[in-house]
Amino acid sequence: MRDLNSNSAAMSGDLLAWYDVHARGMPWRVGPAECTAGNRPDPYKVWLSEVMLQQTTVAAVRDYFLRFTSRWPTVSDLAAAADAEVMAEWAGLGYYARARNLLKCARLVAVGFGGAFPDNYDDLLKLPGIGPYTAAAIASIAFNRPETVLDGNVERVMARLHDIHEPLPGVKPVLKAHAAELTPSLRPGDYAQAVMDLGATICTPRNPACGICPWREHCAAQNAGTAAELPKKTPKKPKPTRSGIVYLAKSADGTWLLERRPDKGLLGGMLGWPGSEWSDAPCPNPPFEADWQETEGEVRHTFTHFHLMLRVMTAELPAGFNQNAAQELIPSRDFRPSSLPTVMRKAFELFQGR
DNA sequence: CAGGCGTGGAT
DNA sequence: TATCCAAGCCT
Repeated sequence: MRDLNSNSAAMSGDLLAWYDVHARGMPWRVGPAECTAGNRPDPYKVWLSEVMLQQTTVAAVRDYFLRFTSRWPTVSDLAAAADAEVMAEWAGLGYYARARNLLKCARLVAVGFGGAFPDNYDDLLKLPGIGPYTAAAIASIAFNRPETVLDGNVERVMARLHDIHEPLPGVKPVLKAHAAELTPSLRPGDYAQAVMDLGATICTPRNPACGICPWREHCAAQNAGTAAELPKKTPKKPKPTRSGIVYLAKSADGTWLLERRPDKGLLGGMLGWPGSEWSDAPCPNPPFEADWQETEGEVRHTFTHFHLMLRVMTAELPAGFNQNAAQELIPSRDFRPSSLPTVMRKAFELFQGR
């Protein structure tokens, strides 16, 4: 194995050559050939895709990205959209704070910066929903600045390249330093995408394809036979199971009762069914007195930090029901289950299929 | 700074 | 079925 420090320029060159051939095509990407020809990607699309991709797979993001850019082609279009429309379009993608911050950020950029995103790491980092990773990704990919992206892919690649056995997240600064050492001043945007593509397609969490890796001759873990067990991570706490109840009510003339959830907390800002708290001790508290019927079966859903068992109660919504400020009465023809977060959509589907 | 915050696919 | 994990951010 060669000395990594004196070899970083050659290594990034090897990776870029690999990327020129193997770059994955994505709707928000400008391929390496066009990029070299001077065509930069649209910062709006880079930003939007990067926010959607936070902790989310490429496969899940693709359709959402196409719908968003079709409906709101520029950051100013998005900034002018109603909150409820954007939340509904985001429904199902998860981590709904991203959508709220997306709108905040779009309005800041549209109103404060005349529709132009900041073109450097420090200013991008100040915007809501943009952290160290996303700021580096936008600065490098959209503006060709030599910033270093450090996502889960890059962490894994660096941990293996240097055979680092200390666990994440503690060892993150070390990995960041190694990643920075390899970042080239030429084509940093392509390099950022290349190193993530490497992690996503070759240097994968399980069964890494070391035999065809452009960095195999430089990889300490490949040399030591430890690649597949890296990176180490501190063990996670087990998820508790909580339970709750949702109340689905439709009036005789076909109007559903839904409720806008507060911005803070789980599923914040999203529409959902009225219901109990989700805790270890469920205490049913229906939105009105009625002969509530329990739907057979239950919804099982897993969030980031707990499992949920959800009972689904139904009743007819009385005529002239007086809703509170958070509640909305939605006629059947306007009701789209796809505009609900997945757990709420599951409750509706259990009721539909009863 | 450790925990809150979604979802679906792979194993 | 249970667990892991995917282009993290915010508090």
